[in-house]
Amino acid sequence: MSSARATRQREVIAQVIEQAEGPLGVPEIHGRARQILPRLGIATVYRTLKLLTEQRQIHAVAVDGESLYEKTGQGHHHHFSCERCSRVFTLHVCPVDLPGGTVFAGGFLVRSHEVTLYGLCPTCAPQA
Amino acid sequence: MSSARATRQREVIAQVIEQAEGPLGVPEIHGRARQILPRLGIATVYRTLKLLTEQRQIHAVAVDGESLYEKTGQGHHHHFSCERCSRVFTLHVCPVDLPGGTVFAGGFLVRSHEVTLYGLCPTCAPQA
DNA sequence: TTGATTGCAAATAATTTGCAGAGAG
DNA sequence: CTCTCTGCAAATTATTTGCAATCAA
Repeated sequence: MSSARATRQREVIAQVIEQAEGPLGVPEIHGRARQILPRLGIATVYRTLKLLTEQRQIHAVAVDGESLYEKTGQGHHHHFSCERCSRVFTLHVCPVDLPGGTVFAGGFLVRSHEVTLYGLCPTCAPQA
Repeated sequence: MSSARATRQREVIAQVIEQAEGPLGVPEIHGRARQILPRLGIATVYRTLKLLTEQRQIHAVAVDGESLYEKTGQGHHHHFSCERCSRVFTLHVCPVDLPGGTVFAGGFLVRSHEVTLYGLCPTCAPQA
C-alpha cells in the first residue's frame, strides 16, 4: 500500500495555507509558494491540495463561485469578502441563530450553515 | 448604438430561470431550455446569461463553488442546498441579525451578507 | 534500492470568441 | 434591408493526467 511522503513542496504549500489570513485560491497559493520554491509546478499544487484535503488538513470553501482552501480545525467561523480589494478573511464570529436540527417552513431540515459577509476590510474601509 | 432584440432563445432562457424553484447552474438551464428549443447552443446560453445579468433581470449567486443564476427582485432571501439530492432552493427567511453598517472586531464594515443552509430538503428529509 | 513525487507537456473540461447564415425590426 | 443573434467550431482558460527523471525512506 502507498504512503504519503514528506516533501519540501508539500511542506511549503501546507505552510502557506496555515499562515494565511483567510482562505486562498489556487493562483494565490501557487504564487506565495513560488516565492520559496520558484520551480513549483501548478500540477503539484492541485495534487497537493487534493492530498491535504483527503488527509483533512485543509478543506475547500466556496466564496464568490471560486474554491478557496483553508486549514481545518479553526472551529465554527465565517468569511468576509472585501468589495474593494477582493481579499477574503476568516472571521471568528457567527451572526446566525440556528439551533441544530431547526426545521424551516416547508420542511427543510437544517444541519449546518455558511455565511459570507461583504463590505470593506480594515485596510479599505478608511479609504472609502 | 446597439439594441437588444427579443428572440425566442432569450425568451425561453429567461422563462426557465423565472420559473425555477431556486437558482440554476448552466447545464441545468441549457437542459431545461432545450426541452423547448432542441437546437439551442451552449454558447447562446452563456451569452444570454451575460446579457440578462447586465440588464439586471438575473444575477449569479455562488453555492458550493458553482455559479447559479436566479431572477432579481426576489427581495432579501437565502439558499438551501440539499445534502442528499444536491438541489438548491430559495428560502425567504433570514436567520442573520445584522443591522446595516455593522462593524466587526478588527474594523470590518459589513454591507451585505449571503447565507447558505445545508441539510435535507422536504423530499429527502422523510427518507433519512 | 524501491517506489512515491515532481515538473513539464499533453489531455480534458469549462467558458469564450470568430464567422457565415438566419432572423428581428 | 440592416444589423443583431445564433449555432457550430475553433480558441482560451482551468484542472487533470501521462511520463521520465528525481528524491524520500
